Amino acid sequence: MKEFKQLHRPETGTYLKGQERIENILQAATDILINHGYAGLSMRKIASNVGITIGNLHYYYPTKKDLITNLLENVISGYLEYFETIRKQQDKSAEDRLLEIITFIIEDITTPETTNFFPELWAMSNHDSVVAERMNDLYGKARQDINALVAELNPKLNDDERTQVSLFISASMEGLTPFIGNNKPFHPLAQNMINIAKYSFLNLAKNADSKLLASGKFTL
Amino acid sequence: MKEFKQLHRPETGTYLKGQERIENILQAATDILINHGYAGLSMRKIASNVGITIGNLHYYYPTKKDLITNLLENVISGYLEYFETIRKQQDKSAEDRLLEIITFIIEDITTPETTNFFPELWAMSNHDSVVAERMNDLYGKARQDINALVAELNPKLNDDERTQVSLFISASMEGLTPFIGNNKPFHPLAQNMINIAKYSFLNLAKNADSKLLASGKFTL
DNA sequence: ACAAATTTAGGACGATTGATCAATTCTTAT
DNA sequence: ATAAGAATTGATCAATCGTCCTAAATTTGT
Repeated sequence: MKEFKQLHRPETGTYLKGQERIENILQAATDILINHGYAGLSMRKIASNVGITIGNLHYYYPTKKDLITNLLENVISGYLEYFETIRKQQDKSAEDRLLEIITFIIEDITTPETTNFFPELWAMSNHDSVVAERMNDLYGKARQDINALVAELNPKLNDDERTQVSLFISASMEGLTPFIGNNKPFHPLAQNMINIAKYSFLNLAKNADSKLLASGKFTL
Repeated sequence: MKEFKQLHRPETGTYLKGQERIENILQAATDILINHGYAGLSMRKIASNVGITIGNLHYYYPTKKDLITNLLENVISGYLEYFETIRKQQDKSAEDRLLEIITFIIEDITTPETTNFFPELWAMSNHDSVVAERMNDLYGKARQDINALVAELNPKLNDDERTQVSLFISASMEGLTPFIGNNKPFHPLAQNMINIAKYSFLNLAKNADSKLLASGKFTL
């Protein structure tokens, strides 16, 4: 009778020390990803920044992929919380809430964290399906909220048409990242871009019609 | 008297074979960057794809940074050529030329090369000043052309105001990359996004005024 | 205080990385 | 054809990478 070695897999993060370690690890990994990019993100560097050994790090995250997956969920959950708060502000008008989301997103991309973090994720998502899936989740949630507000502002649009408008608005804002983000050449123009975005997207949301969205024909 | 070893630095790429090698190297490096990202771009993989040894590759590019710098110049020069051709079409109306640029750029970001290549560059530019500089050059040139057309469409705008409009238009289009690019979830909606972009950007270019661009006050 | 489970340290592994060098082969102009 | 320079090979270097494993130390509930 062969005996199989029972590999001992303790439940990590059950002790208080373990929970704090996990927080520290994710924070250190995020910092490195922001400041040195994915190319500079090694397990050893993470462990060193936390002040633990590689062996200990691998106790919490057996593989690097496990760590990155968890890191991603951690970041995304933060954004999802914000979208919830916006969704609950049903007292404000649809127009005000849309303008508020626009302001939040564009101001967010000008922070040091987002400016450096998201381009890394876009690049990673091209070659890592796990990252790609999570990113689509996140942006999908963001579009849901924009979508609901567009529906209030322009009730004549059908689902497909609203999807187009929301997609354009969401994507356009992300595109500002490499230009007005932290340390980027046009960072001082961030507030101006918010103004233009408000005007441009509100106009689009209110005035888009089937003629434009189906065939591209339009009159100004 | 000490004798210094004269290190032999032949002029690479002077023979026909050398010129072809350089082309092959840049092509291989581009392919890898597109298909496997910067993380997968190693000197050995490049050499292997070209069919030469690492030693030979380092003969042409002493360091990896040299190779990447040259690769970047190579890609960018291709875009600059296109912008020149557009600039020369003075027979078409400003409106037509703007719509043409919009179509070109958005169609370009939906190609497999651009969809995967540019997000890598955005990420790299956050941690590599050489890449950052080149990218600013490229986008600067692109905005110059948009800028000239906005000037024709809306002569009342001053330099600062036109800069804002051009920046917003250019950045917004780039933002579509992770969404309607090749293999991306909304790739089938690329043509619809072109339609919206044409409408939205033409409206902005024509109707933007000092009130909007200075303080963000606007009426729809 | 005790026992069980979690947390930690530290060494070792094979693989891969960018880079260097001397020796050899190939191209080209004369 | 020959000589000079360009191109190429192949071995080697130290550094770093992700992962694995064992033994010891620490924390926790009772």
